[in-house]
Amino acid sequence: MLDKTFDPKTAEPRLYAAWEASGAFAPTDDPAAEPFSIVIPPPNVTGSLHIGHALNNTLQDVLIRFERMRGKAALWLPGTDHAGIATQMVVERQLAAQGNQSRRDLGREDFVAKVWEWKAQSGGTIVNQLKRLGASCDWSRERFTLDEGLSAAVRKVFVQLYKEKLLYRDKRLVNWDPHFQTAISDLEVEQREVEGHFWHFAYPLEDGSGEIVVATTRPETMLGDVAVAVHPTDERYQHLIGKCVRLPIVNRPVPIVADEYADPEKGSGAVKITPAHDFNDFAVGKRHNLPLISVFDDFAKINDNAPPEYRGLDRFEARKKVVETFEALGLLRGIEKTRHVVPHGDRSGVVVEPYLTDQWYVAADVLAQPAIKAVEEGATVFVPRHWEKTYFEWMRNIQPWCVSRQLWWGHRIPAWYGPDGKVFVEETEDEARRQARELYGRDVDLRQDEDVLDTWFSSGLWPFSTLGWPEKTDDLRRFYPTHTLVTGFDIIFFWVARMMMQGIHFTGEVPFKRVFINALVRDASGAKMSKSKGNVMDPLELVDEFGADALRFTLTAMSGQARDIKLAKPRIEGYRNFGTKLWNATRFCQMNGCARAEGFDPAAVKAPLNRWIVGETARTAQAVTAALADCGFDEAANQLYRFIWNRFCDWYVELAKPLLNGADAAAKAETQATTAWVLDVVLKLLHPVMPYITEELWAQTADLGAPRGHDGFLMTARWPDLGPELIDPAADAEIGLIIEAISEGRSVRAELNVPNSARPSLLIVEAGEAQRRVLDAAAPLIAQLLRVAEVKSVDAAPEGSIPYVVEGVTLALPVAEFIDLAAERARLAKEVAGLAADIDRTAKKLGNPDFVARAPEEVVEENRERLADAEAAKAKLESALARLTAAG
RNA sequence: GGGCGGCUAGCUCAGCUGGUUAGAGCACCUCGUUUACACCGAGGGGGUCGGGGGUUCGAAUCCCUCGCCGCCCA
Repeated sequence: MLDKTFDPKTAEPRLYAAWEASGAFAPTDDPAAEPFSIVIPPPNVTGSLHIGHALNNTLQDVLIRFERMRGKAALWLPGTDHAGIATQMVVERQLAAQGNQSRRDLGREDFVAKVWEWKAQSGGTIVNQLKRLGASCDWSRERFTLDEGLSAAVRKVFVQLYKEKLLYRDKRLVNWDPHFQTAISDLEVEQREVEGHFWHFAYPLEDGSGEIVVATTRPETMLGDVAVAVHPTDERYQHLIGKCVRLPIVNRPVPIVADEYADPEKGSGAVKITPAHDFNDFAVGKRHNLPLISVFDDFAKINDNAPPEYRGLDRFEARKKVVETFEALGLLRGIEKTRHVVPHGDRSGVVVEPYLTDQWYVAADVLAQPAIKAVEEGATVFVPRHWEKTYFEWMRNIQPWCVSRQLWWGHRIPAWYGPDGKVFVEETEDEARRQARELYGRDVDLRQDEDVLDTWFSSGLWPFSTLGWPEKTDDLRRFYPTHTLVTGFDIIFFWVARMMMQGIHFTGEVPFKRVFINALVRDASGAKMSKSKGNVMDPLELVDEFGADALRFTLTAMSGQARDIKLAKPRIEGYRNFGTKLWNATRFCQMNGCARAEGFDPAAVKAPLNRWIVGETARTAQAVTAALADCGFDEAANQLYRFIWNRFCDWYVELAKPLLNGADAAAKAETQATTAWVLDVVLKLLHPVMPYITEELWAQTADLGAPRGHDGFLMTARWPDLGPELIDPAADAEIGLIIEAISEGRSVRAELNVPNSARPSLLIVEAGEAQRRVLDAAAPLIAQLLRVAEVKSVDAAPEGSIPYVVEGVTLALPVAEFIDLAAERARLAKEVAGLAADIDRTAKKLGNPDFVARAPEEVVEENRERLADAEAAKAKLESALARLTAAG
């Protein structure tokens, strides 16, 4: 006998361990099985599971379990990425907290060794958390972006791109993070609106004939100014173009140039030009052949290109000093408050500087073309479709991708420099040496590039590097392209786009056929969860409180496409209750001998009730299958909820009770067998979403009746394939009538306050032959569920009985002695009014010649029937109301 | 400034290609210890589907427009 409730705390770890030990997470070896593969979006190795991971991985697990049960060779390949900046930050912080040296003191080799040490200790955190969710990843294939194999892939890709001239070294402005002293990509820059100032500076003309005023939000950059630009058509400045101003403080003559970049509407119309510290100015500088004067060092402190008294100052101190000096010189023409957008590093949070450095770039615009085409042509499909727009938008405006980072943790760039700076890009140092020897005619000292690659450079290879590429492995042949990628829209640019570019370029095929974009999880009030707001929900705490299944079901049911998920505890609790409901339904079945029958054929059952539930089960199976095949996760979950609770538990089980306790041995046996069959189907259908409780019920009902013909886990059982022939419209109609008769009857009783203990008869006043037969046959069911003494036909409703109409049948409850006549009159009047409104609406429709002429015949017919039914019902109730009024 | 998404019951959301009396869960009210389940059962109240136009015999659903709210890009 089952316990009263399911205990996730003990069952979950036990079941997970058993699944894993059985090897069920690995794809089947069956060569005939169609492959279905998913690669996990690798979480940061520093990470711990947040609710977004929980959603994303639940959906992947639902898919992979579903396809596995459908007989596919289902592979869910897990792993983590090395998360360059994030990981380096964690370890540096740890070193500092322990009072240890900084990474620079420690030296590169020792520091990297420390990071590996850290990874060995803490890197498995998120992986273990995924297991608690029930993720059925094939852990034997787990990968890490810095694994040897994946690193070899990175080197190969780098070298090949270089040789194809799609990767090159260039000196240009990058987004420089002075906190980490590294370049970061455009995508890692957050534009934040902040309070700031416009400082208006006067630059004296060199010939002493006057001054020109420029405004800036970054005064310190004036130390690197090389020009002042005015609009070529700006009347005010025509005579000054070609002249020079003498830059205050620096005392450098700089030219006044004409460039359309200067906006005559803004400020004075003149703008200072600092090509080494501003992206727009850089372009202006190029057009006018201006020099680049960088005045910062890697820490954004003032360097030796500035006057001595500024050197070594932090950029913000320098700003202050520049402003003070201008004021002292009498050249400060005004200060204006302003709100403006300032770039910040998304990891460091400090203001990012445009900074002139040598970096490696990928010609993303070239790689993007086939990646755009693949989505245009449908080789890869986004679900929901509209995310394609986001993808196209970015891909069509793509900029060169800066892939080098001034970090130590990551894939070191496979480029070596000779004594003269000549670069050798090769997969190994040996090969670089060989090339160098050939060139120089002797062995020379080679110095490897200090930098590492952007983490996304390696995670962009994830779908194929994890399968063994560049080796031509069996896995690669079998599982690439992968089938579905499940990820959040926030990394369409970061990751999806790069996998598309690199995947197509290096394998000739798209990395995945379908990209399912999941929603973003927010707190109950719709705010993005963040540690600083203190509104984060820890998925593991939720698992502790409600069980993994409840959390999974909640996330699945709420994963409605393209929207935010506002997660609230009551919802999770509700779905925990849903699990308990199923558990108790199974318990009921167990107590009532609902055992699987040998050779049970759902198509052959006789009792209408059983035929009905078989049909409902088939309908549900079809709907759930179709939904899951289409990434309609919420639809699948809601179908299951409705079927299990509102159909199976509320009606089937209740209606089955009389049969199960009845004298008709054949009907009883059939009902027991049917119930057991339905339960088995339900467990399978629900398993992808609620794997633990279903697996446990599967095990606990294993020896209930005939063997299943599959003695393994539920997770490896065959997915139900139930055809439409199992649906019997006649049974639907019969059971529908019975359910309506009971529901409406209950409504009447409740509204009229008929005591629960009362056992009136249910009178069939008016009904068709078939309907009368149905109600007669169902008399025991109705008697029990409606709490009536009997069901019998009468010629006319007796005085004081309460009539109600369902499906054209007039029924009545003779409960005169219990009721308050006023209450009944009110009830009847309300019913009549409702019907009158319906009649009105429908009659109006049918009275419209356009409607009758243009609407499809079946819609017109439907309305005619509705009108007739409503009119008949109304007439019956009206006469009852009249009698009642006369009586009272 | 451009793009996207949302606005349906007190709350969270369904409602797909136009025809339902506009649904569910939670919350609320009434009743209930009927041997699966109080993490339950039965019943009930509650919505002019953001505003305004339009297309149509018919619009929560399609089109236009406006208004908020949110996100992304500049």
